[in-house]
Amino acid sequence: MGATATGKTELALELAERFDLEIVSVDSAQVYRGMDIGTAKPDAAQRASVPHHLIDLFEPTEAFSAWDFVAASRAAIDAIDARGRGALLAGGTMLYFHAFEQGLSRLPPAAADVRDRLAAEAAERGWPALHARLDRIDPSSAARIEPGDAQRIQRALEVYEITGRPLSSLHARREAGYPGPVQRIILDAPDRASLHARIERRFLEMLEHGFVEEVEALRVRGDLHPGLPSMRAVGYRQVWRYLDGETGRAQMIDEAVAATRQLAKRQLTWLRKQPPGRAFDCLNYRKDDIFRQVERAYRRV
RNA sequence: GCCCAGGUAGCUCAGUCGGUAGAGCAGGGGACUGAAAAUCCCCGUGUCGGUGGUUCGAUUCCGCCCCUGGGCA
Repeated sequence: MGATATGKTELALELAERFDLEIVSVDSAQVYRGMDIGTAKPDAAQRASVPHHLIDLFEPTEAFSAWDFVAASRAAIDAIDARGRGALLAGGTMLYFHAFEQGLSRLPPAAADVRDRLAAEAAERGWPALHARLDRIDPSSAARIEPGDAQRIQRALEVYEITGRPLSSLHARREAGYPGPVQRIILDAPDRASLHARIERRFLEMLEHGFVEEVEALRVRGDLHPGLPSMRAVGYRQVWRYLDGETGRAQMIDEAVAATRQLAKRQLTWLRKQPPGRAFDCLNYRKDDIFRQVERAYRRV
């Protein structure tokens, strides 16, 4: 686990080769086909040297979810297990790690028609009005969700409309998380300024490698729009605006780099809640220390 | 050299009819159950360019100086 631009891909490949592992991507953007440069997807050579899973699973027109991740990752791990190999989950989508280990409640999947209806109503009356309605049907969820948090208000009302039950009551039960032994390895970034420098450098490299052209190719397909989960990904959203002529190149770069820094900050907030003692400074760690930790974990199993 | 407009938070700018100032963005912290690279919550002391003067009191008014644009030479 690690924030963006901390060197997860490179480390994962080394670990996979050394311990004969297959890599399971834990990344909400790398699941989409055609989104390669901007998601820093492992390239063809890397994917040829080590089997990768949960990459290029969906079209960017589709919506992948945390529930989908849990199902797909467990299927992949079972298959890897059947081959007598080990699985290395590598990525930075912390909700997916959380869902994988802690399990999710069984809830109805997203329903576009219900969401559209709620969004139209919110456009008319404002989200605080819908929050007030949520407070009547599910006070416990309303207390937890901010009146300005459109996405969560919408989800809670959606679940209620479909099931007739308040979201909080459905949250009372969770499906079991992954039952097997798990060894966490965290790439931490205690030096924020250095991480910011890496983030900026990496985005400029993405541009050199044709990131704008990649987004342009997605635009000309004609079936994508900026409201899709895939096109709201960091970088894609900002380049899309640039190609719309809403921003200049310099501003696009500033916005994309800032959005990446903010993503890293949110990821680091998740990582601080992880049990201590498994974190390595991404700028300054010895690979041998990590190798030894993996070896110890294997001996315990 | 002269004229005009500016110099206020990291950036872009409000504002103070004289009582030491606040937005957006950036940044920091936090939350997180089928959109999570998403969504949301909280956090604002900075020689108000410098220096004299007027004043009980100047970032605000006046003088001079410096810097940045633009114009005239």
